[in-house]
Amino acid sequence: MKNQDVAKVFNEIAEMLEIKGDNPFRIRAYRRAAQNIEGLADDISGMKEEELKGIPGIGRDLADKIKEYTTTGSLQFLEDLKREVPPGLLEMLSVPGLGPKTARMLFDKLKVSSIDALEGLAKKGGLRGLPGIKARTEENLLKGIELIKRRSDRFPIGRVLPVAEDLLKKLRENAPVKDISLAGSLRRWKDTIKDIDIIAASNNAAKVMRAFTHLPDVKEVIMSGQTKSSIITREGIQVDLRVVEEDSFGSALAYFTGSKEHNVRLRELAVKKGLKINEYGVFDLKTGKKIGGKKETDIYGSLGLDFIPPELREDSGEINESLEKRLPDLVNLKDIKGDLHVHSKYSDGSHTIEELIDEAKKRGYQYIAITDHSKGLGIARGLSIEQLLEQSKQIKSINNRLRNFMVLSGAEVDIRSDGAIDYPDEVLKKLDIVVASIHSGFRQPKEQITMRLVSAMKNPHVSIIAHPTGRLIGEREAYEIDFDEFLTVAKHTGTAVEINAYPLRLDLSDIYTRKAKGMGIRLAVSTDTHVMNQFDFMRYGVGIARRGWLEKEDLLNTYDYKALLKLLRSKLIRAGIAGGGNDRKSAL
DNA sequence: GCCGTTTTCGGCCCGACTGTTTTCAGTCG
Repeated sequence: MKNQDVAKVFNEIAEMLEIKGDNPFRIRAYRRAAQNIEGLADDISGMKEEELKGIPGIGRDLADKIKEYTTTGSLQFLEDLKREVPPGLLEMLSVPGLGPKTARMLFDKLKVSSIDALEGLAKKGGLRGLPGIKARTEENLLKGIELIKRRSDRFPIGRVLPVAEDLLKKLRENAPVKDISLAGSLRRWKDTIKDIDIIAASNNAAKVMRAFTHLPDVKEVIMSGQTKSSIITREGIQVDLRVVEEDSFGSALAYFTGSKEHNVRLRELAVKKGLKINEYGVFDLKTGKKIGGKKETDIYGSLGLDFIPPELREDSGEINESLEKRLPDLVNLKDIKGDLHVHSKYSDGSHTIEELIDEAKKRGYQYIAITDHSKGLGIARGLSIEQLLEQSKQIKSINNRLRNFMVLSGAEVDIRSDGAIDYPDEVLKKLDIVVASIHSGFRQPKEQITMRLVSAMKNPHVSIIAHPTGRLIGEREAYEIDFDEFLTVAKHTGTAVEINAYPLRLDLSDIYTRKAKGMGIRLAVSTDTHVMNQFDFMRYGVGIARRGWLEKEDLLNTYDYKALLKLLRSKLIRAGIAGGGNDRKSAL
């Protein structure tokens, strides 16, 4: 039983209660609990009553429901609700523009309880005449149904951000905007994105709206108002644009960046201080006088808070930390000094080592690690021991010629299905860095996969575990691992854990990244580059690192070369294999 | 259903857009 399963059940309950017209605050309580459970790195099914009640938004009642569901696998309350609210009604809520009230009404009056039935009736004009429904509403419902048939739920950030940046550029060029910014989950660097939110400052909103809805990228205009419009791009991604006056830009940016839960907490805090926050600014409740809003810092400042970076705005403790002036100093892209997971032509990469070095230098890096696949990965042209040693030799001679740049000789070694490592220790010890990862047997039981990772980490030569859960967002589920054990062993053996920056991986995820940091584990953000432009993926990995509350010191690849080598050697020293000297081949 | 240096009961964030309503409810973020 996973946390996500429990969260899903609570969200389902919330929707059913909504259809029933239950107390909105009760509904909000279920949603809030679901969200907090989903953001939890610890397995909820093993928790005691008291621990459960320690989770924000979970009191006695919900703690009991969690216990019931995780121990018995079902929940009486949910089953009871299901008898009252047919499951098809929940499905209907996914139609844009169709909410709980209408769904309920359609069911009560016409016994409609599925999207297909709804579509059939709407096409025949069978809905008009119901309260509040005429031909136009029918048309919009049909449009909404079309939309969900075509649109996938969430997109990986790597697909969305380039589209969004392109739109931003076009708006800057073609619309009278004084300031413009991405907002929403994109600005918070979530790993998947539902839609693109853009906020602009202008004193001619109408003109901005017109420019926006007439961009060549627009496939369809969903909604077009005076200050707010929504379109669908040719890629099938929804984009919402909101325009405000310049002196409201900061508050609008904060409001549109979210998360929703973060905003709710801010506004609650504001009310307690006799203030009101909306997208136009901060206002004194009594006098109605505007206190600020031009800058985002106005919002936080007026509440006595330190500025909270967008990546932390998930209502997961950041507001309290900000009140206590304890927010982390988050790592930045410019802090990254090198990439520790790069493939060359030797295996399945597209470029020579020299080409990779040139590109890395352009990015201001001080080093890269060449980590080609090991021989077990035949499909990726994995290197034999002889080839690896040959490559190592080449790297050494390159390093002799280089100034102010170092190449680490490394490998991405396969962790075999029995936990064995693909190269013998005599070979591994000749490398500067060893990245180990799983590429097969994804369906093995949790215990076995965990055992493989543990056994790899216990090898003193293994520096980093790469893409630890193997997930491919939207394509392949993460294989199951026992995170507590995995992270505990990483901590005790001094093994670093990778945040793989490839946009479909982003693995570790933000939630476990934060947990790893809390345990004092060192991490690395690496791109796993195979083709040159994939070096660009670093920013996605840094986004995850920031969402995981990481500071510069938490990441291996923010250290300069000498300090990095020292950190890499420390595991060997701890294992009694290396002394304090330079045992590794290309160490200076 | 949760939560409390204003409260263990009575609060619980705020506004735009749409389509239908002639003053607003529903939906969305």
